[in-house]
Amino acid sequence: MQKIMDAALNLISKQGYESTSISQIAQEAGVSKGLVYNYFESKEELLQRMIEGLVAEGDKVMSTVHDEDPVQTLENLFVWFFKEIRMRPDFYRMMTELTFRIDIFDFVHEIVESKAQAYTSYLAALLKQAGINNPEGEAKVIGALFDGIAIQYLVIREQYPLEELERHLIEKYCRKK
Amino acid sequence: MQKIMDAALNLISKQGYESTSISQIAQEAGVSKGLVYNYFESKEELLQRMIEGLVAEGDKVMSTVHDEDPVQTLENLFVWFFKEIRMRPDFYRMMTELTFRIDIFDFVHEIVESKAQAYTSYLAALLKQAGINNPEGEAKVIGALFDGIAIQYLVIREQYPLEELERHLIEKYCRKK
Amino acid sequence: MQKIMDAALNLISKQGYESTSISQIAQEAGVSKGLVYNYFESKEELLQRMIEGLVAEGDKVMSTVHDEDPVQTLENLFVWFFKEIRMRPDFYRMMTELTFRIDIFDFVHEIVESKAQAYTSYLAALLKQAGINNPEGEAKVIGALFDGIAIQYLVIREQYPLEELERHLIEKYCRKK
Amino acid sequence: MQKIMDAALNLISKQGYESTSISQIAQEAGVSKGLVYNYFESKEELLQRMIEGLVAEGDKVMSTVHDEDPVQTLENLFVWFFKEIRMRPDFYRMMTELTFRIDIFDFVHEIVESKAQAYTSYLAALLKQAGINNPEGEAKVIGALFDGIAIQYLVIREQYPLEELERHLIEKYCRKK
DNA sequence: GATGAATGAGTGTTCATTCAT
DNA sequence: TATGAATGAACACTCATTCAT
Repeated sequence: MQKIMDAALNLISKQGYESTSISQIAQEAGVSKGLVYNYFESKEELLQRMIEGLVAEGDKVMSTVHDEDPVQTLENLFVWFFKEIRMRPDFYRMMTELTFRIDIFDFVHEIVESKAQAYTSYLAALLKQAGINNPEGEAKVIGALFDGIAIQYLVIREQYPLEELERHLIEKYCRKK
Repeated sequence: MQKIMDAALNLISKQGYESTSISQIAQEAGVSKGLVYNYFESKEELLQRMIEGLVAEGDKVMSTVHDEDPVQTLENLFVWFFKEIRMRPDFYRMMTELTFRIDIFDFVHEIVESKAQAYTSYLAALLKQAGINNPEGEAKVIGALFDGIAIQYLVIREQYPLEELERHLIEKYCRKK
Repeated sequence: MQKIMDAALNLISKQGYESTSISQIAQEAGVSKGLVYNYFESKEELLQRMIEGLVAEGDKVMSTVHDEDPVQTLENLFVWFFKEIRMRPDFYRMMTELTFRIDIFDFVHEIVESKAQAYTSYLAALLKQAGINNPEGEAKVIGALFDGIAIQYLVIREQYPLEELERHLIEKYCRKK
Repeated sequence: MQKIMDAALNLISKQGYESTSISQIAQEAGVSKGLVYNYFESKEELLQRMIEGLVAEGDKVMSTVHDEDPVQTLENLFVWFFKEIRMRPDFYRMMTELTFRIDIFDFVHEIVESKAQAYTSYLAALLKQAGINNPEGEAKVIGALFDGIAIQYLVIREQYPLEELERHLIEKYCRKK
């Protein structure tokens, strides 16, 4: 079952959902087509369960971010974000692509929107505690900035100066004298 | 022919390329399936020609951005960007989605990368003329920020505080005392 | 109109009837698709009219074969046959192919059968006049032999020793002491 | 799988390759269109595999033709030929038709040419051993004659005096005093 | 007479899904 | 639990045919 979901993520993130067939996924996972349907009712359910699993994994890691010191938490959050896109680029690439298919994958849209909102609120709260001006506006800017960094890194990969940006941002928001 | 491309953009931007059939496009455009193939050799050629046309339109408008004063040019550029995503969200949504299908739509990838590079260089030059510190690093940040703003606006649309961000950015980069 | 039929023969004999489109024929003939339909009601009618024309041409030539001397007529007939397949291989290749499509091109079947019968009767009469034993049996053998020579020549062409066979047969049937 | 190939042979031999659709074949075989593609990658592969199978069957039978006495072998060969076209007229009809589609079915062309060459060589050797004059020339004539007999029988069938010709030929070549 | 834009039924092929084993 | 044969709806694409110009 995990093998199936791994294979699915691997293929779908590279080829897209429609261009990836159940046969391909089964073959990549080393099982038969029929078995996929023992575990998942449909191709869409496979996608949904896979995404839920991956989102939960991300949540679990994110829950370790909290620290007594809000500035430290902020830094942890930044570090977590950069670590995530570096470690699971396939997942984020797939999510970005699916998010834009509004008419078709409503549930992805919902997940992404709710996560984004939660993230922005959390960020705003931290910024406020850290004594930063206009924390809500700044949270929006940081949120957009992170989305932009992610998107650029996921597309051009090795050429993208991820470390530089990471350092720059931490410097700017967490080391401010 | 224009009706066909309009219908294609409309549907593909909402459902994705694979999930949009030629039949659907023909129906939406109010013509027959066969006629689509009188104008375009294949579904992929339709996509390519459509993108080329839309990119050219964008280029034409962008060429009016230049001004003697670099700060004014910078402001024009910002205004142009926000106007673009507001006026042609379907186009940008489609492009973002296709950009991630590296294995399949190489030509989109190439267009996007070359545009991004040109845009960043131009931005860096303007920032330098405007006397801003570390113009290249700053250009990257702004580039990422704009991508992020675009992505968030394109997904959540009406709820996104686009005007607020626009004002905020112009203030920050062009009105600096 | 003749240009259209020439183009059609040329293409159909090489690619087959189904694999040759009206567009191709029109293009090869240097006219528009629509014009083809001014002259011929349908693709099948074009085929039929073309075949009728070509058969008539052959008949015209064959009518010059007759001579007072039956042995000379026989020789003329042989010479005519070899000349035909050498000069119009495309036509005979097309006819052979179509003849086998019993369920579809009934009219070809009919033409071929009636021609074959006429030919064999004529041949039998000549052989009888020439004093040959069992003229009807022999006519059948010669008929089959000619079909066989034709088919082999039409398939392998240059490599086939057509002259040798021509000489051999005339020698055997017309020069008999 | 055999049912599919039987249905395909049946239909293609009567209507031709292009005029026979996969739907028709599936329907005639009593299976679904999709199943055809479980067994064969494409329509052309179906054709190729079918032909290979049928050619192999023919080869197997032909290998029983040989006898110590060359004249007896010759007679066996004649008998084999007449038996073949009587028992598998569909196969030979289909092969003849496909052989003429040089531009499209190269592999058929190759099979037929190589078989014909092998057959003619074998025949020439037998005729030589049987002490017949000009065995190579005679082999070519017999080869053509057989093709001609086949073609005529395959087109007009019941009306064709196959037995008569069979007897006549065996008499002529194998019973010669 | 001559054109080619327009149509829609049909083709080969794919693939999510079912189900007997 | 696991397989893969079987299905049928859907797809991209082709092409004979029509018709306004």
